[in-house]
Amino acid sequence: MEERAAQIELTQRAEHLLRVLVEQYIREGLPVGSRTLARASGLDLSPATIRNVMADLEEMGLVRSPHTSAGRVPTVLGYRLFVDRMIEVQPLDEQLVEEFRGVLNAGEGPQELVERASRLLSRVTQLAGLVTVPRAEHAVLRRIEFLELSDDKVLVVLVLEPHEVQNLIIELDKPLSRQALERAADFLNERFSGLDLQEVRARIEHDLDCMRRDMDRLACAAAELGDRVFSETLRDPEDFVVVGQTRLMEYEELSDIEKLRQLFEAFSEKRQILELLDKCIEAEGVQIFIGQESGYDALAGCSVISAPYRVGGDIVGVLGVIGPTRMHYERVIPVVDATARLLGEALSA
Amino acid sequence: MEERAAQIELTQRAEHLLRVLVEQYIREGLPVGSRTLARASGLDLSPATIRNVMADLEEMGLVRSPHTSAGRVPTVLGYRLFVDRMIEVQPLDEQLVEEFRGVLNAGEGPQELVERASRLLSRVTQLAGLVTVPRAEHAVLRRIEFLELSDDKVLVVLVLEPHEVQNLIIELDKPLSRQALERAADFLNERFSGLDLQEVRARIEHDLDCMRRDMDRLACAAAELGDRVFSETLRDPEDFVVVGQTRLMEYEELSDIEKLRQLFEAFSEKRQILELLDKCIEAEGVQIFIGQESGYDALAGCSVISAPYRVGGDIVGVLGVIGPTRMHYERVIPVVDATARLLGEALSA
DNA sequence: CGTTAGCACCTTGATGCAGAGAGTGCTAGA
DNA sequence: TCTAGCACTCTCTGCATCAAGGTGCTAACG
Repeated sequence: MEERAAQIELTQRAEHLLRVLVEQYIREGLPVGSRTLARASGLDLSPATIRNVMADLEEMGLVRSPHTSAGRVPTVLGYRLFVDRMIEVQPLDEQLVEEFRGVLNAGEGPQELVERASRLLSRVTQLAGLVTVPRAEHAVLRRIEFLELSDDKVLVVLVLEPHEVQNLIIELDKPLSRQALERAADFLNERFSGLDLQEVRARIEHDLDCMRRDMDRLACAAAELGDRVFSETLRDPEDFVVVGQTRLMEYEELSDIEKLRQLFEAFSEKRQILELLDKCIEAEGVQIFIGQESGYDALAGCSVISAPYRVGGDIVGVLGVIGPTRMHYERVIPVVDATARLLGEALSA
Repeated sequence: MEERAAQIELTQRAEHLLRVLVEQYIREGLPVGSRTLARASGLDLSPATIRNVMADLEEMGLVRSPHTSAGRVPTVLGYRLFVDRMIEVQPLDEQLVEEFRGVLNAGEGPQELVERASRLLSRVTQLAGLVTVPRAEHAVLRRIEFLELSDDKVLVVLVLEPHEVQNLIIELDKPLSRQALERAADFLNERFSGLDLQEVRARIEHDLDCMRRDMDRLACAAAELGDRVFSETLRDPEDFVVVGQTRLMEYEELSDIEKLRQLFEAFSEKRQILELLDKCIEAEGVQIFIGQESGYDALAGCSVISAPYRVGGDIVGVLGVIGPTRMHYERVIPVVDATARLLGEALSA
């Protein structure tokens, strides 16, 4: 789709008209006729001329008529061209940025920040806000602790750097004494605290190799435990938070109950949306998926605008909004962009 | 409403007809006319007679006509009478009970069990399943541990009896040394582990009184810490899990988007639904709220069937389903009932 | 007295039709 | 290359009609 869009060549006039048409349609939500377009375009052209141009655009798959005698509406490809070439994204108003910053800095801990960001996105754009929970790989290990639960179960508590506590329960093959656990924790803390989780994991793997030769029993047990813990923790838990789903019910375009049902199903199943968001995680800046470009039927008629967010230079998650394809891209894009930046800031604090 | 329902006296014939009408309406979803009712009732009466009876029922507020020339539809009060007096709840098929038990016993930990129960309810009834997370008051304290996070912050890890770990962060007024924390934990563990949380809290409060006189510094600090922890923990976190909301979109009666929006809003706001579920927590068995009886506009057109579930004799939560008022009560009630019992069992295991 | 038959009446919902409005495609001419 | 004109198409609205299903009332019946 995007490749197809890239190849399309338009006269300047056609491009201008497409742009005016899309803008008008986004504002009004009604098919745009040649007469209206002639007036709105600012060009001194008659409706008939416009009609000729429209016929061309239709042939190229950029617009279509709902029926013979309605105006034209943009197709997915038309929107694509619009957002790729015709939008001028102004940076967000500085005052708003400050407000966002205020909201986000008032929260503490990743969970709360993610929720605040999602709520913020939804409130400001009037769409549904999505934020994935940040990956932990680059969090810094502050402390690890083992608590014996039963003969073969151990509770692991990980205290991570910015403000996060994770716990998980692991089952042991062979029981370990309380002292052994304590010593293992000391060993791991001494060696690894202050490093980020990826680093920790890498070192543990390296250590394991060395130790197998050394046969230092204690260190070996500790490293093995650590290995299990960190491979569990780093297998990304992959989850996201949605806020404001119900706003989507207010849009004309999504008034078909069956369509809505599919969409909401996608929200609660999570899988499809996660896959989609995953695609953005490597992208540089704001990404836009229009309609079914994403390939998921449930998202027909919807667009997703997303951006990755970073902590200390590393991408740790993705956020964005989802709403009807007929949305005000120019206004939403800077909001998503700024929120991503500010969430990153807030998480680093 | 229920008081009004209790006072209503009906001839046996009228009662029978109301019952047949409601059953028919639940099955077909269309207003029931006098002719149909005459045939379905099994009584040897003419439509004209039925019409007279219907006029009486209408005057009593048990049925109404959508318009002059449609059949009759039960009102909220009519449903109320129906479920209170006319339903015979058969216990759930033993085979199904076994299946339920299997599903629930395959889960571990309160969180997973709650989710499984909710999913189960939704799947079997084709409605939305609701389950509150169990209150912790009657969980047994196994172990408490303090980890120093910074000068004034301590991470508290509570290991509870069946299979649950909670952690919370508390801020200290005055910093405590690591050793002090360790000793406090030892003190609390020795004294309280094996008791349920309510008991623990009661004793701590008692201890605090005594200690203020004794002035044993260490014990006093420990008890104060403990007091803060347990008063935090017991302030019920009050949350619930919904599964299968999207099923509700498939019902004719809820096809009005605005109504759906309100309903879904209620799900995500949680407050109203929590209040409603709270009302059931003291009830003996299955409770039924029909339509707006609950007093929440968002639930107009919906009924909630709920039952509390117990661990070791104590009610720790509520579960149920929510669906259109026109639902198959006779079939749903036993499912809710059984699920509550089995979730209790599974949590105790 | 309760029950019933008959009847006039009411709504809804489907169907068909006509006219207005908006917009198109095409053709011929500037 | 652009534009004016025109026939055409489609939707929407209002209006009238019709059948179906049901009601309330009244009067008669056992």
